[in-house]
Amino acid sequence: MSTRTSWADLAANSAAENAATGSSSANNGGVGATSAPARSTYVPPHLRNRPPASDSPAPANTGPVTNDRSGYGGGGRGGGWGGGPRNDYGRAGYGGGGRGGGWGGRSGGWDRGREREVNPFEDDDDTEPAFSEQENSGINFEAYDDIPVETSGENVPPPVNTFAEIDLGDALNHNIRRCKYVKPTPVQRNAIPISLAGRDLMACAQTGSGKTAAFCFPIISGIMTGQSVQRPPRGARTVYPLALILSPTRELSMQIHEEARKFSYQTGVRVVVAYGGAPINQQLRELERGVDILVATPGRLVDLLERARVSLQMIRYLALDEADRMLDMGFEPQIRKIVEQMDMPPPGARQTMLFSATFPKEIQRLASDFLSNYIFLAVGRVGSSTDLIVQRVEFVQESDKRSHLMDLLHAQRANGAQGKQALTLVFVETKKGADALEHWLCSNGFPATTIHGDRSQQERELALRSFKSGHTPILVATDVAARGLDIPHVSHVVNFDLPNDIDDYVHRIGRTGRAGKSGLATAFFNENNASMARALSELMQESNQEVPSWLSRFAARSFGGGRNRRSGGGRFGGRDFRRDSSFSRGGSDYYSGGNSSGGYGASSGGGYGASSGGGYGPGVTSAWD
DNA sequence: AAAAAAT
Repeated sequence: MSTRTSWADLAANSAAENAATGSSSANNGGVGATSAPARSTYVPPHLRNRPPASDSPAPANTGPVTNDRSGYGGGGRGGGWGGGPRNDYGRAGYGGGGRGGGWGGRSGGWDRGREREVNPFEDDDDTEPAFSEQENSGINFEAYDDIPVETSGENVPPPVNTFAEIDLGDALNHNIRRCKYVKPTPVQRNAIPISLAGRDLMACAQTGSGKTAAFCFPIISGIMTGQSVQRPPRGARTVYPLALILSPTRELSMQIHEEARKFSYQTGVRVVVAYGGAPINQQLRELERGVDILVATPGRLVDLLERARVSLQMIRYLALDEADRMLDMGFEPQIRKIVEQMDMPPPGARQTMLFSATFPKEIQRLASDFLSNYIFLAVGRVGSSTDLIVQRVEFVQESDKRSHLMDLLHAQRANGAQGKQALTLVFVETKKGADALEHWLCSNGFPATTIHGDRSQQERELALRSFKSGHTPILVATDVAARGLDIPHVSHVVNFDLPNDIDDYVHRIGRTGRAGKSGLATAFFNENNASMARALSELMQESNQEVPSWLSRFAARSFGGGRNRRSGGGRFGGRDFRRDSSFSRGGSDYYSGGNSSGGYGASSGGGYGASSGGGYGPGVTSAWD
């Protein structure tokens, strides 16, 4: 074991030790069925730091522990997290000095604990050995300076410009540094203060905007600082997560889980993921070991709820990611069941964050039903249709697509791999088509793999790993991979088959040009895609791309199409519909409009606040143009 | 029309 790991072990073991000796007074429901002391027992964070009843709070804080290295918070100093700085919560702190108990010198139990918290940051090195650490951070912060942001709602907390301005606590701050996040992204700047203030949030933002951190940080921090809750023992095997994160696809759930684990490393907050296609027993075991934050796809969660293995009774935080996608996929009944018909606390009694790339009627309804006096936040499209991605459209007949793709791949190969693997993501329309193209590519000397819904979960995960590692630098995918997946180093997205929805196109090309690197998106267009011509050429114009004249002619000929022209126009996924007539009757300043802050404006001449009240009707140019 | 998601 490396010394690095030993820190984790130390923390985990002492936590387990604490559990065995310290928390007998509170039989929290999340604990496994047996109370045999030999079994490592999960202790929720709020109990974990309580000194053992019979022991003094472990003055043995003498080890080589220093706050800056451990990331484990305030140690025995008694300061740290206490209720002080976070008075907006008015909650009991995180036990301040109690943490010392965790480090206590009762070494007797150290070899007993099995709850070793695997260092999630070491995973990175294993799975992506080919790439330097620098590039693992995933987000380029400089690229976000000029991204427009709009907020509305009552008393919008002002955005922050640095993580330091937000008191997320030592442990979380340390993890932020480990992730090499130096500066919050626009969605983080705005969403984190909103959530920390306890407000519900409706956010229009794309993945790649730093959304995951935006909802994870407040959740983790909130769980750590929250008052202790006693999870009722409803059934020995029922667990009571405090936060629920729903996402549409299994891979996205896995990804959120991985990120959340990084953010919560050594905070004592436990994150568990549950999704279909994988053996449920292993997930059940993970759940039994305790769960604070549950990341899940709807189907598997409903299953778990029906088996009464999970109760939502203690949910304090609910986050729905890619909500529009979930509705597209027909998840609305399941989502409503989960949120409205099980035992989840109602809006207002929980804090809810709804993320969606677009804000159509169905999502607005969801927002009205799930959220309570929410704040609306719209962030301009990120990492897609910006100048970072060069979009090309080529006229290619169906029958020529394969050879054309071959030409592209050859050219790409000839241009030199620039030392690194150039990953190419090829989107096709159908699962069959994906298999066929993969096979064809492989037999023509291009190592490819494929990901789609007809493949087993194991195959999907293998394909993704193989692609990410550069082992098979070409991935043929259906729309399962279009949204949300953060695959670093994709330098080229090929829309072998164009989607029928411009939003899908935006999502697809957003798989490249990430982390501020330039990306190339090539689309094969022919008569079959005529309905997309208009939306496509508009989108390309919006993002300063050269629109081929033949495409403009197609656009001029076709009506509407590429359905889903942005409800709010411009570069946002939508606008706060409450500003529309019936809602804003109470006076224009009811929803205080604009983004209430001066703070954010500094970077952009006129100031971001300029939009105040106006909103973005269709055809209205944004204040930042 | 296709894709995804529980078994």
